[in-house]
Amino acid sequence: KKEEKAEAEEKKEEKAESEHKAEAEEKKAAKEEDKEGKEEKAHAEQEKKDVHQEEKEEKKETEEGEREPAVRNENECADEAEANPEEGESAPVGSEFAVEVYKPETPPEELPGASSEAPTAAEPAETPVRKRRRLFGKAPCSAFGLPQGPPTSSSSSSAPPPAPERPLSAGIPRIARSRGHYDILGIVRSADLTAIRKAYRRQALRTHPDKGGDAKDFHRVIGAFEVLSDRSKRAAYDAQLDRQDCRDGQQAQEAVDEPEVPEEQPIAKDVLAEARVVHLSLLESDIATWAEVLKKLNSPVLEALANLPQLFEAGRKKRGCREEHKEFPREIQPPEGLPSGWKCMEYLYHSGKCAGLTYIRYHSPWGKKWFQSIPACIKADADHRNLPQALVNARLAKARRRGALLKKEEPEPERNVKATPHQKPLQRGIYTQRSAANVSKYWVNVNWSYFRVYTRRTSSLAEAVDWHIAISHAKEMAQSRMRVEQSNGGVPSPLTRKELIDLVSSEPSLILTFSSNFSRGAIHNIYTPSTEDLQTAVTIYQSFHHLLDQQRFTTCTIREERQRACVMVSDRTQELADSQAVLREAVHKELKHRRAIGELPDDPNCNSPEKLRYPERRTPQEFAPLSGKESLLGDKAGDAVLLLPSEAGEGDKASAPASAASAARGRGVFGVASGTGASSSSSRRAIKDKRTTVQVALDLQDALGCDRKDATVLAAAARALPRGELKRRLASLLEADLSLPTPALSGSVPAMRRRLTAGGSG
DNA sequence: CTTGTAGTCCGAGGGTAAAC
DNA sequence: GTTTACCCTCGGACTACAAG
Repeated sequence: KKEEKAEAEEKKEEKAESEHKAEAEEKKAAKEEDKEGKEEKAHAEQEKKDVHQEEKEEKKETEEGEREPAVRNENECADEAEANPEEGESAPVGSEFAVEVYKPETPPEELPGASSEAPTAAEPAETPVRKRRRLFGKAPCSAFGLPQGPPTSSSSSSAPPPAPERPLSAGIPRIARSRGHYDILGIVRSADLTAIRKAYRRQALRTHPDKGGDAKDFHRVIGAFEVLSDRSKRAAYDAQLDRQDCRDGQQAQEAVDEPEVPEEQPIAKDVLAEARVVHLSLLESDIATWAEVLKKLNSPVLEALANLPQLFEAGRKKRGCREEHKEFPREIQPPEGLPSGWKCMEYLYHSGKCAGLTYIRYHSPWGKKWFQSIPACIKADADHRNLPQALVNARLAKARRRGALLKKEEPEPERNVKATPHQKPLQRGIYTQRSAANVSKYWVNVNWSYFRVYTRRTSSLAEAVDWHIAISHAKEMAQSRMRVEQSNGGVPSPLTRKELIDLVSSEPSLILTFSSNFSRGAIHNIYTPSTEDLQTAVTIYQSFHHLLDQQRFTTCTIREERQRACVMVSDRTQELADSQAVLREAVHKELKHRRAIGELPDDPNCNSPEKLRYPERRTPQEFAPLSGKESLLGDKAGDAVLLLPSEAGEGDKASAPASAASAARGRGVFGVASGTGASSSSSRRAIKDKRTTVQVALDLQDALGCDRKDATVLAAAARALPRGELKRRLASLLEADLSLPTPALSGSVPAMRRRLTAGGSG
């Protein structure tokens, strides 16, 4: 709406401009502002009204829920059940949540039967602690969301869905509240797992709020999938349906009528899957065997393996703008708000520490001068054309809306404001985070047996749904295995390597982070550091289990255990980073060899990452050709402290391994720093200092070709010098005979001189 | 005891505009 | 033409706590 409004404004502005009638413009602008103000006011009022309405409804619902046993008698309930067994949108507000229930843990024996009486009448009064959940739609009612009352022909799937209470923007009909899981997914009772997954994918994409659906419907779809995709839960649910002679799942519906949501299968998904599996396997195996394994790989897989770093880097910000292969200065698309006729030029820094980066200048049509900011351009443009102040103000306001000025004057109200249930719907399985620019990012979080698995963020909902399907499957597999293993004693692994490989094979774009969250006795929220390495996560999980099972744990012992875990994560991250670098070298070597013997075309991007990923995930410029300096594991492996010399690339410079940094950060009850009494900020500083020193050392090492230890010493000494002094000494080194502190360094002086005089990285 | 999830904190990256 | 300070967004890792 805002965009439309902005466009409309722009059109009006242009019109006004072409007329060159200052007075008329002034009036119009004033009118526009007035109108805009009115619209905003009306909009705000509408929102307020909506919120009030929802609050009212929920309050009413809650009150009714609380006083139900007292107020409603059995006849009323029976009447209601008979009159409106479907309980769709037209159902009374008070009954709205009474049927949207998901309670798979309840054993079937305890479920209420297929009585025509609404079970709410027998429910105990809701306690205050239960109120919150109830607002979200969990009510103490029959399990599995079965329809209340006897199934009638009207409750069958053949009946058209009830008319929505409020028309949805996308015109998507809402799912009837009381339909069973099969009907919600639109599948028949005999549907196999593949059909269930397909249906879940379709319905999830259809009902997600971001696709114009309703949050509650989406929630129901997730609930239905969770039950039907789990064999034991599904069996219990089917038994329940049989006992109640329910028609849920007797007819497939809607799916036939609706166009299938196109599968967003990446072209080379299988190739990527194989590459991920090989990657996982190689890292676990002996380095000496890598060359042999790589030789046996198909070329596409090998190339995918070489491109994996970009998958790991996905979503992570990189210092971009390096456009070495393009011509500068060049004209680029002018940003919104720049007056018409102005040019937006991009220039390249040729020297200095920003060399290679670009900057923007705006050029006026009369070609006198460039400007750096859009407001400056607007003002200059207005001066030049003698435009009325009102128009200038309108344009400035528009510029402010898109730029930082907005934040200075009108701080974003949405940030750091507690989201109430009214503002934010309950999330489940797939989580959404909307940025200030209204861009949604999705991620998946699944827990079982204290174990927690979560994904990176993705901008593709379809991808998130696929991830959710895959992780849910892995969860089910793991849980069944754990049940068997538990009976044998010991602490079973929450996820095995094989299960992880299966998971990654099915969804190769998955990058998972593992952590655990325990609670024992009076001590709650014992959390472990998170890691991307499964083996580390499992080891930590088991060590915590072991400690907690001893029953002799104290806050202190838990803290110590966590500290050990943090160190373990940090060490393992380093170890992996080293292995990754070696692997990357080996892969590149093999690729080079194949290109040399003509097995592969010379184009290094013939299997570009775009083909390996969801189309909308990333912009093409994010896929820069793989340079020799990129880290394979993203920032978790990218800490300069942890890098091999060849990894001291641009992208790695500032990124500490998140887990190690977090481990060092260690806030909270069981955090490392708070536990040991060490200041987390000082430890952070220490890490940062060390990193900077080592980074400088690596740069020096790269420039001089000297030993790392010497370079580190030199870097630390150099950093201690004032800037002016450093410059002076460097100049004198260049001019005079160089006498450097160690033989290793002095041996490399010619190289250093060459590089420095050539304006290189030295 | 187990799971779900809202909220906080932090650092990296990037845009903007003033200063050099 | 280049550097720098400042500010904001975003992703990620917790952290706390409520519900089941």
